[in-house]
Amino acid sequence: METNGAEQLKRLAAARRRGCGVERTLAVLDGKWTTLIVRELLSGPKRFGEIRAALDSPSAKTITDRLRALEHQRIITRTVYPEIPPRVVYELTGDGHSLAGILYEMLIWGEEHPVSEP
Amino acid sequence: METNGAEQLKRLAAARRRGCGVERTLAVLDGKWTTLIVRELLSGPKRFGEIRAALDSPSAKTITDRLRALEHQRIITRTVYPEIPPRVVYELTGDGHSLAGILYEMLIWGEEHPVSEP
DNA sequence: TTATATAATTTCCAAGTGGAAACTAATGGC
DNA sequence: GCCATTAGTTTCCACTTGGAAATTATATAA
Repeated sequence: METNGAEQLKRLAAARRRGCGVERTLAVLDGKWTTLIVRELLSGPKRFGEIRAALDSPSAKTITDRLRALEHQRIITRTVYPEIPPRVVYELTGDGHSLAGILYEMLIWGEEHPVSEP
Repeated sequence: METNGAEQLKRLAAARRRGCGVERTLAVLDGKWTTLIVRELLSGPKRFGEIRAALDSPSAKTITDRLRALEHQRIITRTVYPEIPPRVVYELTGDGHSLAGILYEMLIWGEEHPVSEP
């Protein structure tokens, strides 16, 4: 796969004239917590409570909303184990795992550009 | 640069335990139009009106807000040419250009995963 | 004299988003 | 009988975001 700078810029310019994959991706990674949920699941399947705890505990409603949206877009699967109390496990699909490259680039950029407001 | 899948996942898992570069990047690419403004500027400096027209014309206030935020974070520079009528040109900084890798991964993912809701 | 062009800024408002708190369901343990 | 547990759902509310419209500034053109 060709990934040198000049080639990237050429393809990004071409995409601007079409529908644009960037916009499609932004539509999937939409909402305040969505990208971070994907990041959590990259290290393996997780239960509802584990995801919530890892993210500094946003409200249950927020997590549920985001998980539902990701499920509808086939980024994650949801498995309910009919036990008491209930156990629900979320796991990335193949499409979901393929977001790793984006997350990885975000990680690198963020680490190389720490906050520096004057 | 090591970018195979296993190595990426290992580093993403490690980052989860620190502050996290992903969150830092998300803070920069925040807001509905921010990422698309960066995409526009990757192909070269642009005037205010050009950016607005390229983005299906969101309100002037919205564009101004986003451009100001990007300027404060040193992702873009703003150059005013004291002419009548005024001309203002926005251009990516080095830090701004270095976001190209993220945008490129987003482009590829978006093109390889078209919408497929049932 | 008045319209035009460009890049804003300001005010006001509608819609969207996320959070808090209360409630549910079902079973096992005390 | 009552409580704890897990993963929600529901209702309501506050805050944020973005958009519309009016306004500004100023030299040039008609």
